[in-house]
Amino acid sequence: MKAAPEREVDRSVSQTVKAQLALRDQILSGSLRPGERISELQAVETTGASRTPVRMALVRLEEEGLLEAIPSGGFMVKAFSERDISDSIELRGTLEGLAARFAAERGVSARELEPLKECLAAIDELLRQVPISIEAFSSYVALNARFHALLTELSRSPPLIRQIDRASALPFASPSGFVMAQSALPEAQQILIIGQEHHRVVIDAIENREGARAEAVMREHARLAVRNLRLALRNRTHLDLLPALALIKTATD
Amino acid sequence: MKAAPEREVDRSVSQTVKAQLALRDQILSGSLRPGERISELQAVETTGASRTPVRMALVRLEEEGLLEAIPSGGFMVKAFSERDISDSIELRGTLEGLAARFAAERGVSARELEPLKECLAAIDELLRQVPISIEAFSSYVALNARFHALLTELSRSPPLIRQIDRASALPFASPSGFVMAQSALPEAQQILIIGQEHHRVVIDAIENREGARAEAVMREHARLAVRNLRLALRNRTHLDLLPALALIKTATD
DNA sequence: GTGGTTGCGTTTGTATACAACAAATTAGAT
DNA sequence: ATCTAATTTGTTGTATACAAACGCAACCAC
Repeated sequence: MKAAPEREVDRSVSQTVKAQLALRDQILSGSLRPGERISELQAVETTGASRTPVRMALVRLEEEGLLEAIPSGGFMVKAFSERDISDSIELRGTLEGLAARFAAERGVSARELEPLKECLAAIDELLRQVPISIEAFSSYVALNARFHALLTELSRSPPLIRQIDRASALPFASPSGFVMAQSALPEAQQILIIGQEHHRVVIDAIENREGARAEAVMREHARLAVRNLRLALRNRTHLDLLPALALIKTATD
Repeated sequence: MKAAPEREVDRSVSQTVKAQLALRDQILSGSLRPGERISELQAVETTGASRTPVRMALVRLEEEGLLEAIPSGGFMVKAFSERDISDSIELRGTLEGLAARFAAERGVSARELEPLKECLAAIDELLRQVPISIEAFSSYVALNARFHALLTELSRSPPLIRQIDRASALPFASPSGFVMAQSALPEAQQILIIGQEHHRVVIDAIENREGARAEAVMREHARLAVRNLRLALRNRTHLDLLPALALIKTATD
C-alpha cells in the first residue's frame, strides 16, 4: 500500500512491533487518555500499519499491562492509582529480592560477579561529582538499569527472570522509573548515594551467600523507589520528565 | 464455513478463545511436543478456527508462558526443567506471601475474612474422613483453589492480583497443580493436613495483623507444593493424573 | 411525556488472499 | 563425490474484504 512503497526501516522490524512502539508512545505521552477506548481504525491511521498488526500490538500491550480489555470488545487505556504504582514497585522489589536470594543461596562465581562490580564502580565514579549534572542522571539511569538486569540474571532462573521483566514492563515500576523525576530535588544526591549503598550491600551479601540479607536489601531498595515516587508526586515541578504521568488517575476521577 | 454451519457453542465464545483452549489442551496433553514448531496451518485444521484467531491464540499462549517465540518467526512449545517448575512454584509462593502481608498490614474486616473461614471449615470437614477418597481429593483441589484466590484478593492490590494470576497460569505452578498427582501416596493425608495448618495460620496472622508471619507461612506453604512436586516425580505411579507432564524435559534432552 | 422498538452507522471479530521470507532439496560443476 | 548455487516448497507476516454485533438515535405508540 501507500505512496512510499517501502522504507528500509519498515522492513527491518515487523509492522507489529512498529505499531506496538507507536501505540505505547501515544499512551505514555498522553495522546490516548486513560479510560478512553482505542479505536483500531484510528490506530491504523496513526501507526501506518494495517489492522492485523495493530490488533496484535493491542493484545501485546494488554498483556504488558498498559491496556485493559473491554468486555464488549476492544481495549481501553488503563488508569493507575498512586497505590497501584507503589504496589507495582514493591512487587518488583520483592521479585528482585527473590532473585538476589537465589543468587546468594545457589552461589555465584567471581567471574559472574565481575560485570556487576564494574557497573557498581561506574556508578561510584558518577556519584563522585557534586552536584550531579543532568547528563550524569541520564548515565545513572542507564547504569542502574544495567545493574538491575545483571542482578536479575544472576538468579539463573528463567521463570523468575521472565516474571521480573514483566513486572518491570510498566514504565513507572521499572528500576529507574522515577530517577529522572527527582533529578532537581535537593534530596536527589542523598537518595542516589543510598541506592548505591544498597547495590554494594547486595553484591556483598551474594558473595558471602547471605540469602536473607540479599533479599532484604533489595526489598528496601525498592522502598527507596517508592519514596522517590512520593517525592516526585508531591513536588510536581519536574513531573514533565515522567512519561507515565498521564496514566496516574487523580482522586477526582 | 464448514459443512456444519454453526453450533451454538461456537457462537457463544469467540473463535480466538476456542482456539486458545484447544491449543492449550493439545500442549498439555502432549499432542504437541516441547521444542516442536507449531504450524499455524496445522493448528487451523485441528482447532477449526481460521488463521487470524489461531494467531491471536498463539500470542496469548506465549504470554501465558506455554509457548516460546522462534526468532525466525512462529512459535514452539516450551520445555521446562524440574528446577523451572520448582522456581515457578516458589515464585508464586513469594507473591502470595506478599499478598498475605499486604492483607495483614493493611487490615481486613471480619466480614471480608468470612469466606476464607468458610473455605477453611469446608476443607476441615473434608480432611476428617480417613482415608481420603479420590472424590475428596477433587473437592480439595477446588476448595484449595478457592482459598488461594480469596486470599489473593484480600491484598486488595490489583497489580499484585494480576501478577499472581499470571504466575499461576502455568498449570504446574498453580496452587493445586500437584495435589492430584500425590493422591495415592502414603504421605498424602499428612501433606494435606500440614497444608491446611498453613491455611489456618495465615488467616490467624492476617487477623492479628502479623504481616511477617503471614508472609512467611505462605512461602512455606509453597515449599510444601515443591515437596509434592518432588514426591510426585520420584514416585511416577500416578503421574498420568498430571496434565503438564509432557512439558517436563528430562535430563537427556 | 415516556418507554419501547426499529433502523442505521460504526465497531470489532473472522476469513482469506497475497507477498516476502526461510529452509530444504536437487542439479550442476569442479 | 562433494560443494555450491539455484529453484522450489512451505512457512509466516501483512493487508483487506466480509459479516455480525453493538451502540445510538430517531421515531412511533401508548
